[in-house]
Amino acid sequence: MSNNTIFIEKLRSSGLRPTRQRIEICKLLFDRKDTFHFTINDLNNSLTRITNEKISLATIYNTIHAFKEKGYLKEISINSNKTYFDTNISNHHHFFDEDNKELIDLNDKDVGKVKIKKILPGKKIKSVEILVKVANNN
Amino acid sequence: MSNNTIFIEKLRSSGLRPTRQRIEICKLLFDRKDTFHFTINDLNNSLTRITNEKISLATIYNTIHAFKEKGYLKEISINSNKTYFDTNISNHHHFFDEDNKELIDLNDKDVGKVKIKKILPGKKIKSVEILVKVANNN
DNA sequence: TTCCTAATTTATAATGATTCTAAAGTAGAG
DNA sequence: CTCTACTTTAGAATCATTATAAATTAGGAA
Repeated sequence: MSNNTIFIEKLRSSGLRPTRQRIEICKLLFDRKDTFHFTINDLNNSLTRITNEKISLATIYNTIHAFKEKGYLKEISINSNKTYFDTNISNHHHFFDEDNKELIDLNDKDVGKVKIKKILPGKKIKSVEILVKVANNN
Repeated sequence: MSNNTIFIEKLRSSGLRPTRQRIEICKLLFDRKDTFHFTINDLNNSLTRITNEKISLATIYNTIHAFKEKGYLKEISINSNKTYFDTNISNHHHFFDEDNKELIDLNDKDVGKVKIKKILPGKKIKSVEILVKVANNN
């Protein structure tokens, strides 16, 4: 379990105790080649499918919020009743497929450089997110 | 009330019966010089403040959804527990001020032209929305 | 190791926006 | 004026998320 060690370190270094639950969630989120998008519900389902021991929904919410706080996850701006998260924390944008409610990455070279020319006095830009909604042709 | 006549026509021509409630909402939303952003809660508050006769929350939801369906309103993509609407239906983008949870328009000339270079086979682009999150400097 | 304390997990309740329901009211064509 | 389909409405239901408060656990100190 050398991977666990990495996650334990990651958690410790962010001031989070490496609990069984958090390590389990780390493995599910970060121990893979490609990044992906998920909702809390998705994550809960995956967790119950993969691990034998149940992790409480409240813990999942707590952990995901902590990870977001620490910058290990990004929350995607979409108006849905559910919140979408992304394990890809690099600067990028999204397609949102309205037919199957799925997010698809749009990396920087897929989108021309965006230049915001307006400024709001006293306000600092925290993020620039582009959401391209798509649906079937018909 | 020549304005009412305009709204009655607008409603009729979209297959919506011009009820007292819908006209009241039309006046509040569209009888003004500048467009604006609102949540259902905002609208409900304004309505109770302005009109004497109470309009049910369910009616407000129904009406706003109908107006959105007809293209008289836009729903803004933001991940908040509340849904934000915009009476400005032209193509434009937004700042979202995280301090006071307020939307501010970014018109086309405030944002360099966005070019989406990636295509998804069989999918058509429905909208391109840019959300620039801002907050106080500190 | 054993204790101790603060951090964490957990089940469950609470919240809050939105949607549903089904009964009462209304617009408007004939 | 009547009739019917469309609307409104209050209140219940839903569903994601957050709060609560008791039980558990991590990990440093003794």
